[in-house]
Amino acid sequence: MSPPLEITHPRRSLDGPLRIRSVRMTGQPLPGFRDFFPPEHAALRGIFQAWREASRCGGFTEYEGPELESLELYTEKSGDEIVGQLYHFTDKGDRQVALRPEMTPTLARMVASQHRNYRKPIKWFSVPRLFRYERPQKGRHREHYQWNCDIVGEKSPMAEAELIGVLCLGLSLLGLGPKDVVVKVSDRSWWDAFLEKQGVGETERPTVLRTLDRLESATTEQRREKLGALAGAVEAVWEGKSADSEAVGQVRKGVEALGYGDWCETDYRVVRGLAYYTGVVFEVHDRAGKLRAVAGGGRYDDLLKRLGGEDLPAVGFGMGDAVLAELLREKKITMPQAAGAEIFIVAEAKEQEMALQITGQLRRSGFSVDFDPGAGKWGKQLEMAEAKGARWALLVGREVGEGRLGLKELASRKQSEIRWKSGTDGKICLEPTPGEWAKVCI
RNA sequence: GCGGCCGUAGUUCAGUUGGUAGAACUCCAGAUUGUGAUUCUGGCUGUCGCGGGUUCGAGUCCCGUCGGUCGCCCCA
Repeated sequence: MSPPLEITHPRRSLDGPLRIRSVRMTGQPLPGFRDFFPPEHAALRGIFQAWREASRCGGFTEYEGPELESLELYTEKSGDEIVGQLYHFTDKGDRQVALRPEMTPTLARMVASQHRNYRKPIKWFSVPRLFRYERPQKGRHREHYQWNCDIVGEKSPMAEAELIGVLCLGLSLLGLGPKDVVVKVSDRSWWDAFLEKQGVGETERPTVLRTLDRLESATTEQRREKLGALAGAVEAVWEGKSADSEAVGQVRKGVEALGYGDWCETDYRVVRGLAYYTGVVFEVHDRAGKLRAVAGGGRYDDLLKRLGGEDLPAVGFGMGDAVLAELLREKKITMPQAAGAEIFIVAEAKEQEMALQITGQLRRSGFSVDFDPGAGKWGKQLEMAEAKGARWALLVGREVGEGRLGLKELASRKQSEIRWKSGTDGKICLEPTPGEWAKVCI
């Protein structure tokens, strides 16, 4: 084995000297990044499929933006909570750039520049890969995929209901139900008004809300300490005694009519950490409450105006693949397996040319076909056919000259004979056709 | 940024009071050259994460570092 290759990368720091970090080629990906081998990738594809199918059923259309954005798209106008964890650097053109940590600013930028070309409400979704430079943990890496659905240009609480409905549909397509997860609905504007009544100044309110977000799991004593005089009133809200957001009521009514009433709860402890939310907010949690939030979203009516100058109301949610996969594993929900070719051609070395002709023909007809390019022994080829997960083995042996081929269903080990002949146009015609093989091999 | 645990073959791991390494599976090649789930035989790979220290001697003890993992911070 050759010694590990060592490469040094210059690392420029804004305030310090040039730092060098050596990278050892160990076969491992960079910290917090994931390799997706075929089994994991198949599972990921299963998740994507559910996301896209739910989006399609909900009337959302797909868009995509750049992975790399200008740093100021994130530093200036969206919540500054994100900034400390940005994956950012200076590019070769001396631009300050960042790998996108979330999709909303990109969406806002795109919508703001082109929204006149689209009739409102705009219902778009995307499955971007997002990045954050932070310490990897359970269900959280430096990179993840996130399903984003947004509705722009609609003030009605039915927009929130729509999104929660699509969210629930997506989860149900993955095999999750109201016994597994709960959608907690809250209202940030209600909190804002509440805090105003309690005498909290306008500038302090965002800070207090962020504190509330953090104190969700704190003890009563810790809450009293942090909140002081507010503690009593806040506790009353959390226990559901003194909160009555009209918007939450309307949203829940809509969600109920869409058929997901039992997925939803009103929970005023949810306020969301990001600063740009302005109205109804919601989070999806596992019922056991053991994992991080599976999804989260809410209304951000001011963000487009701040980012792009267009005053459009908007509401959206994001759902990451990491926590979701964790939950699916916990619920023992099996994901699709990696699939190889469905037909494997087993051929005698002398008949390889014929085998290739059949292979090409079948592939052009839409079948997935594999074979052993090394033309190994008959038995080895059959072994390979099974190892690769093919359903059928098509046997091209010495009888091929007489127009005969063997057909074997690998799992059942049943074998029968099929015929081939050259068509008038030189094409090879199989009889029966592959579509009918299931009938032949019984 | 802080703390707990961990780091041995491709993978999962074992390695006894410190005496320079093993198993299973996988992979590759075979077992009268045309029929594969089992079986048998053989083969491959590790600077025991990296660096330093203690010691006659370190996979084993100590320190550092990198990485993994879990938690805190924070949060999608």
